[in-house]
Amino acid sequence: MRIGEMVRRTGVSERLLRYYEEQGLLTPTRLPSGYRVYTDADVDSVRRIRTLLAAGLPTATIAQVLPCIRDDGATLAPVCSDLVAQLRRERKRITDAIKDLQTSQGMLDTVIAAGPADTD
DNA sequence: ATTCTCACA
DNA sequence: TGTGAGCA
Repeated sequence: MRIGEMVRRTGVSERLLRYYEEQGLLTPTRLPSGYRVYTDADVDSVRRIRTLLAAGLPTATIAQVLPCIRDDGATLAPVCSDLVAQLRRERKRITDAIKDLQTSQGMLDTVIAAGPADTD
């Protein structure tokens, strides 16, 4: 499929799709016309890219991890052995981020509890 | 009608 | 990351 269908199927803009390619996250082939050609697997990749990006992983890391995730779920392929250590660091980063967010949440709770009307 | 590259109030 | 220009 070309970029137009990718936009419809992933909800991601053309701009971002091309940006992901620049970052090495997607490697669509080209038609003689220069048009990008994406595969069904690319649609799944975009979903993973978005999730990993939302988790705060740098595009460089995502580019390394993507080809190591198999269709069924989150199985690591052999070529990923050297990435385990890096993945552990990212995991810790997320753990620390959650801790900081909870601290912020606590501060907000204090302010909210001190005010008049309140919700959630 | 679509996609491409490049550039920037 | 959006937007628009100028092509193919």
